[in-house]
Parts: sequence; structure tokens; C-alpha cells
Amino acid sequence: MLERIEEHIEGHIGKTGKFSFSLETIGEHFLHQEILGIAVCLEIGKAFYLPFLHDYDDAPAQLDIHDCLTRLKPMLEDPNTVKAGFDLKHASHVLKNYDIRLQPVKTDIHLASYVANSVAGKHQLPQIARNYLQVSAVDIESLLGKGKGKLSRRQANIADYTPYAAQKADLILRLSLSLEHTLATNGHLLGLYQYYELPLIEVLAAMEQHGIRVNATALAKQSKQLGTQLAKLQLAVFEIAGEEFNLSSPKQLQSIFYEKLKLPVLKKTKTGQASTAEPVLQELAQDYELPRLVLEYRSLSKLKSTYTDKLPLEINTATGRIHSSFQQAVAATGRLSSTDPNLQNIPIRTAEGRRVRQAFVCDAGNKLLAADYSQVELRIMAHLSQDEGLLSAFSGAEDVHRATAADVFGVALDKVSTDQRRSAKAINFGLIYGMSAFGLAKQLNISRGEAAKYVERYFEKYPGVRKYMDETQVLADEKGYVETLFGRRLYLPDIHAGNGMLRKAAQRTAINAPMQGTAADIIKRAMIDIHLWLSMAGLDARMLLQVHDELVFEVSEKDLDLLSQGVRFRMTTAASLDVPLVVDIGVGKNWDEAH
DNA sequence: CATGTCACG
DNA sequence: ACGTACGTGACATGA
Repeated sequence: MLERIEEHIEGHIGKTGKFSFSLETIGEHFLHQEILGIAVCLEIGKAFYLPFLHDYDDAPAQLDIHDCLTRLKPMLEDPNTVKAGFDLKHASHVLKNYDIRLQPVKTDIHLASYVANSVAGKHQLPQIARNYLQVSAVDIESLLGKGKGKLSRRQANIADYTPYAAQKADLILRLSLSLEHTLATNGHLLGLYQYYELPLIEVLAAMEQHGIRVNATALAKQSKQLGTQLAKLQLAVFEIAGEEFNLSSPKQLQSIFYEKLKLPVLKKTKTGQASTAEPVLQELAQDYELPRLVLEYRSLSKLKSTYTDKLPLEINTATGRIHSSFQQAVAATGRLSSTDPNLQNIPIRTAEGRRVRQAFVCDAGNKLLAADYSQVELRIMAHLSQDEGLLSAFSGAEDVHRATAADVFGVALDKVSTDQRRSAKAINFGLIYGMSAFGLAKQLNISRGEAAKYVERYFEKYPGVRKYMDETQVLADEKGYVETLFGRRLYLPDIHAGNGMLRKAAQRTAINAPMQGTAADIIKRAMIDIHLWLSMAGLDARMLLQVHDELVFEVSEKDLDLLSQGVRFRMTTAASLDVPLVVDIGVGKNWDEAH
């Protein structure tokens, strides 16, 4: 049986050099996946399924997975045979457990769909098949049911599962043709897919495999302390409120604040409820004691529930490390995201929060090294707009917010006040976000007219920036999409919406996406280069995390200097802009120290 | 499962 | 007249 399959596959590969596959896997985490079966498609319309682990009454004897994989290994590892798949990062993790190194990585439908249109909803196979082939994929729910009678995949009947899995492999092969055509005929999309997204797969897979060490004992200690503080705060709140209630319930808090105690309603949520969000409480805290206590409770409660209580549960018992997943096909702008757990939002802004960060550590004899781009989005704005003033603000090594403040407020660099610098910083950020005068006014707590004056003065000093913003709007309007410096596209379906709010939101995205997206492209390029360099140069160092403009490494102390130099070089040369790319590097025994 | 809130860049 | 700064993920609550 297996020999026949082997000959069959090899015979076909000889003709096309390509086949598609779908690994059907079971397991909670990517580090512990079992292969239920493999579907393979050698030729459109002809796919088959190899079952291994289906388990139910009267389930037939199945193929031996190790025997089968031993025979498939040469094909899966042959650099001249293209294996089209869906989410090859996941497949790589699974196959690694069977000592198979999947290569080449040349066709991933998940990423092809993302590059083709990053806002086309979800990039899962059924939606992609509907979008590009007008085909309805077999719904897994029809096989397994739902609710309490739901079967596990393992329990799925082979006769039912075969058409489902085989169809997936067939769709992958068909989609590889149509999506590659779409990418090839739309600007630089194919290059972005081939030279950025596909090479990044193995970089991310390696980062996920390594994971980062987290000190569970330290976090447990913090949880205990936070618990004590929270109990005290809760008592104080109940005292003032005159009753006990659930402080974590926005609804109950609203009723205490605005009905019982009649505090002024400063803002409503989008459903019309009186808001108790942080900026509102901050405002109320100037006049009342209660909101201040609630703010403190909220921030500590967040630390405890999301970080100190939960992170220890994510530590893999075999490795002692946390293995987060990096999502490569989620963010519309081209950024990565991190899940299970999210390691891109570990606290840093408060002293209490930084204690959580201190629990991210290195092994004995190693260091953590954090390298982050300085003001990368603003530098990209300078490059894209070619505004002379902004370009020159970045040409020296000066503080750009200070330079902007000096220009906008007409004072010498060394005469810029703290407040002026803060305003300039808010303007700079606001520009990247497509701000309005209203938004700036709110941010700086000044009048709208005053904010408008700031913006006006900014554009007088940096007319190229206004011109760039205007041109971007026009292009977005004409083409229906905007692009990064490297040609990544973001389609803006709402740019012509009749609803003014939707349209304006799309216009702000049009302004922001090229800058946020170009920054994402640049750090992806750096990651690919650094990963390749590390594997060639044989340094005792690993990339562990990416946090949008920052890369975190773990390195043996003996290779620290080499790593630092090599990382800085590759990050600063990942793109050549008309302003320098500047990288700050920190080193420490934990992630907080490395900043 | 939606809502409100809040952690990060 | 109206609502208003970009992009994410996770938690607790409550229907």
C-alpha cells in the first residue's frame, strides 16, 4: 500500500515539481501536535487522504505514521519539490516533531491571501476559496457537529473526513495558481510575498520554538502582593461608596458613580452608557477621591489578572519557557501580532508594571539584548514626505520632538520648555495617526482653537508634510488603496462610504497605514537578515521576540558584543531612507534591565 | 458572545 | 450637526 503511494507521488512530482498538502492535526499547542492524517493533492481534482489516528468503534486499521513519514520525508525536504500548503509555520512546527525540516517554503495560501488583500476579512481556507474560486468548502462542523455532542477530530469517521481533508489539499493547489497570478499582476505584491513574508516564516517558527524564560516564582510573589493591595483598595472604595459591589463590573461602577453619587457624566460609551474609562476617571480624580482609588484598583487588577496570575500558566513544563505565537496574517497594516499569550503588550510604563517585565529573564551565562528603532514612523514620514525641515530635523542626532518644538514655537533648541516638547510630541504622534485639531486638543487638554493654531504653525514649518498628507488622500481616493514604501497594499473599502464617519476613519487609516506598514516591512527585512546571519555565523544567540519596533535576543555573554554590532548593522541598513535609521540597544539579565 | 476596559507600539 | 488620533489581544462581566 505505502509503496504504491510513494511511487504514485514520485511519479507525479516528476511532471510538475509541485504538490499540495494539508496536515490534519490534533492538539492544544503548536509544540504538542499529533498528525491525525495527511491529505495530498498531486493534480487538480485528484486528491487523497492518508489516515493515521482516527479512533472510534469499528475504526479500520490505519497507516503507520512513522513508516509513512519516513517515506514522505525525502519529498518534504527536497528543495526542488514545491509543497503548497496553508499556514506553513504551523506545518513546520508539527513536522519538526517528526524530524522533518520542511523546505522549500515557497507557497503558503494563508500568506498569499494576506498579501493580496490584508483586509479581506479572515484569511482562512473556506473564505479564501469563496473569494477566489467561488467554491464552498466542506464545513468541519458538518462532520463533527457542535455543542455538547461535538466529536473530536480523532473521532471523525474516515469516510466522512476523507472528502473534507482531500478537498482542502485540492483547494490549496488550485488557490496557489490563482493567488500567485493575483500577486504577480498587482504591483509589488509578489515580491513582498516572496522576499518578505515567506522567508519570515522560518524566522518566526524558530522564535516560537525557542520561547522566553519567565520566572514563575517572581510572578507568584507579585500576585500575592497585588492581592493584598487590591483588598485594601477595595475596602477603601466600599467605605466611600457606602456599599459593597463588584469593582470589576463597569456596569455596577457606573451605577455607583452616576446614579448613587451623582458624579458628572463626562463621556459616554458608544452604546450610550456613562463611561468609567481611564481618561474620564483621570478627569474626575481632580475633584473626587473615589475615582482615584478606582483607577489604582483597575491598574493593579489588570496587572494581576492578565499578567502575574496568567503568565505562569503559559509556561511550558518541558522547556520552562513561554512559547507565544506570532500571527503573520492578521494586522491590516502588515504588522505582526502575538497571541497565547500576547507578549507584545507586557507592561513597561509604570514601576509596578515593570516588575512583570523583570520576570522575563535569560538562562545562566546569557544576557537578554533588546534593540529598538528610534522614532521609526516619524523618520518614515520624513522620508515619504521629503519635507526639508523634517529631513533636517533627523539629520543630526538631536531629539526630534525638541527640534519640532523649536521650529513650531520659534525658540532656540536649548530654550524649548518641557511643555513645548510635550506638545510637539503630541503633534508628531497625531500626524502619524491622521489626527484632527479636536483630537490634539483632547490629548493636550487645550482648546480646539489653540490646537488648530499649533497644527497650522506645524504645517507652515513643514509644508512638505501637508502636501504629502493631501496627496496620500487623493491617491487613496483614486485607487481605493494605499501602499507602503515596499509596495504592501492596504485596501480601503470605506474610502468612498456615504457614512461620513466611516469615510473619515478610512481617511485616517490612509494616512497612518503607509507609515505603520513601512515600519513593519523594515523590521521584517531586518529579522530575515539577522536570522540568516545568526545561522551562518554560528553565534550562540537567538531572536526571541518582536514588539513592532523592537527585537529581543538571548545571547551567550561571550557573543554579546558580536551580536550587538551585527544586530545594529542589519537593523539600520534594512532600508535606505533619506534619514538615518537609529537603533538603541540595551542589555540585561531581564527584559526590564535591557531597556 | 458582546461590551467595556486597558496592556503595548 | 456630528463625532473625532492608528494598530493589536486578553480579561471580567453579564445577557
